[in-house]
Amino acid sequence: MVVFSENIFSSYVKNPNLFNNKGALLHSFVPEKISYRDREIMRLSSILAPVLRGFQTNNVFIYGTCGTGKTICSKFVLNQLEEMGSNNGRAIKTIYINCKMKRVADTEYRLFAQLLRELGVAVPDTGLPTDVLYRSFFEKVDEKEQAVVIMLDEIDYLFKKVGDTFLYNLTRINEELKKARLNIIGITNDLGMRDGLDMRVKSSLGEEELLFRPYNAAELKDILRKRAEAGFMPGVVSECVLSKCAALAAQEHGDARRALDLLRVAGEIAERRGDMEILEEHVDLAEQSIDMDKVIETMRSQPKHSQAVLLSIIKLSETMKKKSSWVDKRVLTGDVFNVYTSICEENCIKTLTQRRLGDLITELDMLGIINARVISKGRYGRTREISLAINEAVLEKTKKFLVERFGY
DNA sequence: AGTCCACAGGAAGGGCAGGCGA
DNA sequence: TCGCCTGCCCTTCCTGTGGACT
Repeated sequence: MVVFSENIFSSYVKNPNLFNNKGALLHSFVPEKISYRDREIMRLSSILAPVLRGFQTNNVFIYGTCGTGKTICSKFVLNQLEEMGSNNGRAIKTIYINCKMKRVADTEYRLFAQLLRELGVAVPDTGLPTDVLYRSFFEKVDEKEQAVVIMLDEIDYLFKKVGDTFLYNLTRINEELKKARLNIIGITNDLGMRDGLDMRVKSSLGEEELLFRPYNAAELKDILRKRAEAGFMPGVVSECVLSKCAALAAQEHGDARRALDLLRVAGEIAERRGDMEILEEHVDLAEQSIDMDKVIETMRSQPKHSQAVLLSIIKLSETMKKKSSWVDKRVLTGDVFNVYTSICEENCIKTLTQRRLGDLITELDMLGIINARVISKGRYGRTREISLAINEAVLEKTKKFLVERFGY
């Protein structure tokens, strides 16, 4: 039996506390002032302002790469709108839904169920016809004079999965409402999504468009400095640490989320080590740790078949690396299916069909864990060429998790 | 130019879990 | 409780595809 000489939490209590307000370093935190996005905020607020006078406003489509402030600016504007509405006696309800949340809003049924839950209506996970949810949502929204603003984040994910009927239905609800008004803000990283929309949806939802450009390194550094002042104790973060986080995030198309994650995780690592301030080496360690956690957490939540497919791809990639240079080293769907089948057999798991495996490969591709590209090998058929989209360190940890899971 | 391969991916339907109303 | 309905996950069946080969 292990005997502890002192309380197991004593080192945690003894270590210096570097954080002042950790919440200020999270993505979900909405600061009082958002830098370098004045133009976008003014534009969005001017589009939504007529809501305060009880008028219908245009729907908005917001584009921009990851971490360019789309979500935070939209939330900021909606908070202000709601606040002004309550000061002026206008009923304004804002709803934020992330369409990428698996089993929350990744089908039309789940989206309407989630919208109803946000309005305080209990909805079962399954069993009801979608048009019943659709009708309940319509009735709930229209039961009083109010403006409902729905913000659909990562809308491209739902669009790719189920098409644009949910958008069509939402815009149709809007046309039929008598007392209430409904506004939709669609947020997406996919600049090409608009082209795939039905003409009616396009004209209705894309009435207004806003593009968020990426932050540059100097802007990222300034944003980080402000968050660090709120989030850390004085003297914990140096200028060179801020520069390093900003530079690393700027390399990833000006992703402010990435910069914030780097700084927060570096702080956690420094605190755990008992250091008094954050050093550049903490940022390096944070960089590895973030990628690792993201991929492993994602895979942990995936069904076992998806996990087995990824393990097959990892095993095949390793085998291909060892092959001599003149041999075809590409990982193809058929090979993945063969390895996947043997993993399933060894683990007494019923194998899925190759058709279904194709869908799982598509899902892993959408999650950014692999890259899958349809290629033609001429006389030798059409297939998908698959490669891993994660770095060596993350790959090792992910492999370890999957090998422990399947013992393969 | 026509054939062929190895899938991609759409459509339809089955099984299952869960809700609803009689 | 039971029959019927639904969404979801999966299989089966099918057509389409694009470039190497003949």
